[in-house]
Amino acid sequence: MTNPTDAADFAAYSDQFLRNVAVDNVIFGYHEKELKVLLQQPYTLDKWTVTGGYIKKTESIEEAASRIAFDRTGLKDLYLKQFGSFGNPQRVIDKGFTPQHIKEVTGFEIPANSWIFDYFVSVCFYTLTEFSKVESTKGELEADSKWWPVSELPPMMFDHAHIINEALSALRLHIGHFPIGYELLPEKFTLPEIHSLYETILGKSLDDRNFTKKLLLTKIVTKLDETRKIGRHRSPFLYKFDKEKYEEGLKSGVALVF
Amino acid sequence: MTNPTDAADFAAYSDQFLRNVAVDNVIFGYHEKELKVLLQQPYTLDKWTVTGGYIKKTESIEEAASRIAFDRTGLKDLYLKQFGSFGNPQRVIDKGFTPQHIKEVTGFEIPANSWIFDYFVSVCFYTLTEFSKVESTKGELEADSKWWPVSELPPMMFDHAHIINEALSALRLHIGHFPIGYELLPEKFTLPEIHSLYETILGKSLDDRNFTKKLLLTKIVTKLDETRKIGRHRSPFLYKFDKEKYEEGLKSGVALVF
DNA sequence: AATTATTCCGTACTTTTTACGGAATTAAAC
DNA sequence: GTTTAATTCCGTAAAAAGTACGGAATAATT
Repeated sequence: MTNPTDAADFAAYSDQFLRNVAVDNVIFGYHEKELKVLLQQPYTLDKWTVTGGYIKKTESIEEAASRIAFDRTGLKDLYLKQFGSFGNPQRVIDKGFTPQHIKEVTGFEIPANSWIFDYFVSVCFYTLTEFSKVESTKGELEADSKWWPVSELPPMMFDHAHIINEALSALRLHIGHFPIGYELLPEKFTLPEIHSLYETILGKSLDDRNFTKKLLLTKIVTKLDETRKIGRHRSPFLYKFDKEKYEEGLKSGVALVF
Repeated sequence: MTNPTDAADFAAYSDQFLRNVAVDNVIFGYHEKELKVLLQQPYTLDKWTVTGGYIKKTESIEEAASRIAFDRTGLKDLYLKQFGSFGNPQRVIDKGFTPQHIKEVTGFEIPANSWIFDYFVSVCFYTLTEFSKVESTKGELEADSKWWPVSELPPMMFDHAHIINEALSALRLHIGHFPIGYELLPEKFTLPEIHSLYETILGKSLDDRNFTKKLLLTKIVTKLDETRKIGRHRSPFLYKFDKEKYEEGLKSGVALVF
């Protein structure tokens, strides 16, 4: 994508996209026992947004979501899950998102009747990424791009705070039906790590013995013969996901009731 | 909505709607121990479609879905549940849906570059209705409107067979988390009736004693002091939903594991 | 009065879930 | 090199939930 610089460019640029519908992508990462979400700050605004973008006429909504996720994280083949669409005439109203204000801040002139100010339906996905692999890249229109703990979000544009909440609810629901963790953790991880990940996502503590029992019963993770030396205490064993069992679990579902 | 009759009308008519995004509504009904879905047949096609329509610039996607459902069933305040959005450049391609073919069949001329042939993202809802209350009304563009058993669908336009399948999967998933039946059954119903409804939706048989036990445990249905006389056998007691407990169940969820 | 179809109920058994304490390991501190 | 502190790791018993199953009661028809 190239940032359009004049009206003709802008018209040509905008012609490749669908009107009135876009995708948003709640990118979750896990780091230091916190669930984080990758947010961006547009130049024009002191509020933050989830990553998102327009849909090209040549691509599916999933492809759009995946392209946008790649733009922002540098990662391919992310786990993307659609969790809902949001649309009402009021949702894109924000005093920072007007032609006047954009001109003031950036000097860039957008006609007041431009389609970008229209009512947009947002098809929303969440995605799970391994925090450390992400090379957070802001889009050309954004001033900043940053991980925020889901428990301490900055002021959000439009209905994006609501969207993040819905993403989190969907994630909590899915965690009981599908194996989650593969994308959020490094290849090798310890039991305490995945245990704490689940506690973080669900927002409650889980008995470690029972957690381990249930997790291992599904066979989606396997114990390795290595340990990781950390701290002045017993070295935990490393585990990894069994790719095959995991893929199958994604397809046909897995019961993990916590 | 008025059926536009010339190009100017059509332009004015189409100007009130969002572009590239629409809603579809899988309307479920239950009758004679079968789960049915209300389908429509456009004039232009020998295939069938789920009910659907465009979104007005002044309404939310839920309002659009609700308006369309009302247009087709005459019912207000239906239970509407969004279960997914579908969008890819190929999904609206069908040889019966071309300007040429439409002109042949109806004489009505639509420009080949009209937005109605564009790639549309469909935001999909399912809704549950009491079969007998529905006054099936076809839209002006449809030749016919009819209930079909979900197990024996006619040839479907676009990806609508897929959409119905997804609706059904969503319904099966939701039935374990939310009280379902209130909208599908008459106000008073018997245990065997609701039992058979659940069997139909889930596609498997459920032990009657255990089913009753679980259902009554949730307190969302209450026994009445009346029976219904049918057939040469014991008259079953009537039950009804406890509106309050039911509403609460919709909000905060209910565990009904079958 | 006998027949037929269907409603309706309760209990024993099995499986799943929950609750819980103590020994083992490692590195740092003394 | 011994002690200390932090954390990993394991198994069993009790409680709860889920499953399986048979027979008496009722109502209309013959």
